[in-house]
Amino acid sequence: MVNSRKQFKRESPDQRQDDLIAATLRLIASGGPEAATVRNIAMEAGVTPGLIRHYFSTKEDLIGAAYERHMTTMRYATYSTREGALPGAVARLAALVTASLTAPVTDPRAMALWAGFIQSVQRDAAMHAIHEKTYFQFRDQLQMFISDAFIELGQPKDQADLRKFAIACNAVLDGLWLEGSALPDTFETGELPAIGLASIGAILGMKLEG
Amino acid sequence: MVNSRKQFKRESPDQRQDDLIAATLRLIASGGPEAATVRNIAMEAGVTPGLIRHYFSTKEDLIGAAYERHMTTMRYATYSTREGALPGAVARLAALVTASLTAPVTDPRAMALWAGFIQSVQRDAAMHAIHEKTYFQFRDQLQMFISDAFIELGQPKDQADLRKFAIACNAVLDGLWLEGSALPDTFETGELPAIGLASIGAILGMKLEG
DNA sequence: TATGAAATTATACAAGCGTATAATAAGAAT
DNA sequence: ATTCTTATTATACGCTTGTATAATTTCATA
Repeated sequence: MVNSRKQFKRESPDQRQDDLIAATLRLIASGGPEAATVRNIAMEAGVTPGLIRHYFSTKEDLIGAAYERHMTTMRYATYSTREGALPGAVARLAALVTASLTAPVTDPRAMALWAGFIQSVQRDAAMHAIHEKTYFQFRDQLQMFISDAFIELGQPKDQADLRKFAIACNAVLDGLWLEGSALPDTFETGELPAIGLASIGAILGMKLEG
Repeated sequence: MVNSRKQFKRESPDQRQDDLIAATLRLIASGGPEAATVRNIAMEAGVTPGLIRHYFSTKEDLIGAAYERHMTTMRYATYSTREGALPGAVARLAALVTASLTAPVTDPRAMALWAGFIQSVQRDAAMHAIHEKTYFQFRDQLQMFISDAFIELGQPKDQADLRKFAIACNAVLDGLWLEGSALPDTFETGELPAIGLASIGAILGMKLEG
């Protein structure tokens, strides 16, 4: 009788954790949270189910790690868009708005992921903490962009005003992102970025288009 | 041996369906979609599990019905706020914005419900259709409010402009609603309605506060 | 009061879930 | 080469899930 045990290659812990997280994200994106079973994740990552428990003490841990990874990736995809390569602060803000409202940020699969996670934010303390952290990271960075734009225009604002502007602009981005991701076929190409630029421009009292 | 079979009272089909939907909503709101099992729903509604299959051919059907019910309820809570009792179109629009961004619309439990549902919009054709329908119902009604406000101010707009305004204002409401529901403790009382009024006022170029 | 439709309960089943634990293999260190 | 750590596989367990089906009970109608 031949040895039928599965052959495997030892990977570094970091690499294996990455693989498992990536497999989890792929499954949730395509099939929702209920598709991300321990067995499915293992199969998707090309390992056997038991290995998951070797890296994550519970399935919830893995889900939480995947959520944080996803949010960080989206934030990076938004803010890294030609950062620094643009002439001025206002132009950088406009680029940020556009990047937030076009692929790959605005994307049905990304939204499926996000929605799968956000539902547990209320219930699970760990997920709540991760959400709060990533939300403030994003909003604070947006607030800095806004502040820089005002300074560039010679109209510096105080912190209280900046906070309100950041909340409002973040809401516009979230809302449009949501609409565009949930019903992508009901908007023309470029319609959402155009509306975003016009709306945020109106809120801040500065011209962002062109 | 006494008869140990559970005693029950016959209810009208409509009433029983209502009860099952209400029980489903309560469970999803407090424990997420995974808490809404057939057995839990039945227990919450005070019936036995088999009855659910008598009214809904599959569990997905029940979930879909619950989603539609929830969205309709929220829409009603938003638009019925002193509707008609207010002096003018601009004031009605302002009241709508405020109602959208205060309890019971902006509420962690409502968001948990919504998030639980929205995740399946991509995957499930029936849920997608329900979402599209309720989304357009809401946005079209918002667009009418906006149109009336412009007319009242003597600045009527054409359909293309109104569409963009409705998309933008809906995004502001969605985004602020999301922020306020997901992290209710990070905003002061009345802060979100104030930001909503200021932002939508700026987008439309009209004064909504006061 | 008897009849019958259908609302409701009761029970069963196969599949899938997360988790625990022991056996094995790989690869680095000696 | 050998040893040893640990990454990885294999297997099993108890529980929950959604669904199917048959047995009952209720209540309106005749």
